[in-house]
Amino acid sequence: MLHDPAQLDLMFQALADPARRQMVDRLSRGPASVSQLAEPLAMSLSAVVQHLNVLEASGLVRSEKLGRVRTCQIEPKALRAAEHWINERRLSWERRLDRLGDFLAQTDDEN
Amino acid sequence: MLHDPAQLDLMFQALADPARRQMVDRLSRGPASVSQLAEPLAMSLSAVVQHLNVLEASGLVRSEKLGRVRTCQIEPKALRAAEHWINERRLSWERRLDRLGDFLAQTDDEN
DNA sequence: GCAATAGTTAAGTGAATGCTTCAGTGTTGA
DNA sequence: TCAACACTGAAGCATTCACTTAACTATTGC
Repeated sequence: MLHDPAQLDLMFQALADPARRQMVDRLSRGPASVSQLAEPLAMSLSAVVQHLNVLEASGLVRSEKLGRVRTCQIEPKALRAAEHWINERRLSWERRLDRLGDFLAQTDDEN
Repeated sequence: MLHDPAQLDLMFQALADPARRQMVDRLSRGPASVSQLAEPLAMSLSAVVQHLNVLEASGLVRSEKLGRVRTCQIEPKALRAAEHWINERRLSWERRLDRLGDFLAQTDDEN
């Protein structure tokens, strides 16, 4: 379900916004409340909540409300899925280059 | 320059679109012309060219025109930069969890 | 030369995005 | 009990996005 293209879509879309990446960055250093996430950002709390909803819908962030404060944390499995997608494509390309290099070296030898 | 936040922004934004990810996927299996990239996509050539421009602006793809055909290929360095950003955050979070685990194990021992 | 090929560019359109403000709701501390 | 706090939700608005069509340019093969 993590490799389902729709989920991948939501994840990359979530990471596309600088404010949301800043929120993920903050959360990578430990859990935070909505207000704490909002603090460094030059926008209304309401806007931050909307970004948070995008992050949660993408699966990148999970949150829980205790009393009046919602505490957010990163979902590393989702991050790993995005990472994995990129890594597979990059490796595929690099392996191709290697094979090409081998081939060229071989045909050089033959001359 | 690859870790410059503006460039990172362009890269994640480029990867956010499923058509563009499909193009990257295709290119990970080897170079392709614009028409070849367009072939599996249910949209006009013009739309594909626009997506390609986004990919090139982000640094993820490089292309060169010979005669009337433009050949595109992946720029693995850029992919690596995006991968790296995610990886750093995920590791930061996971290290935090490990330290927390150690701490809890230690305080358990003390009881 | 001329038609087919491969791509490019510009203009327009409708939907999605990233905000804002404002008016709530539930929680907590004094 | 009541004011401050920490969100939450809806409505509105400007901008950006992902397309489309249509007109165009530059190659290539016959």
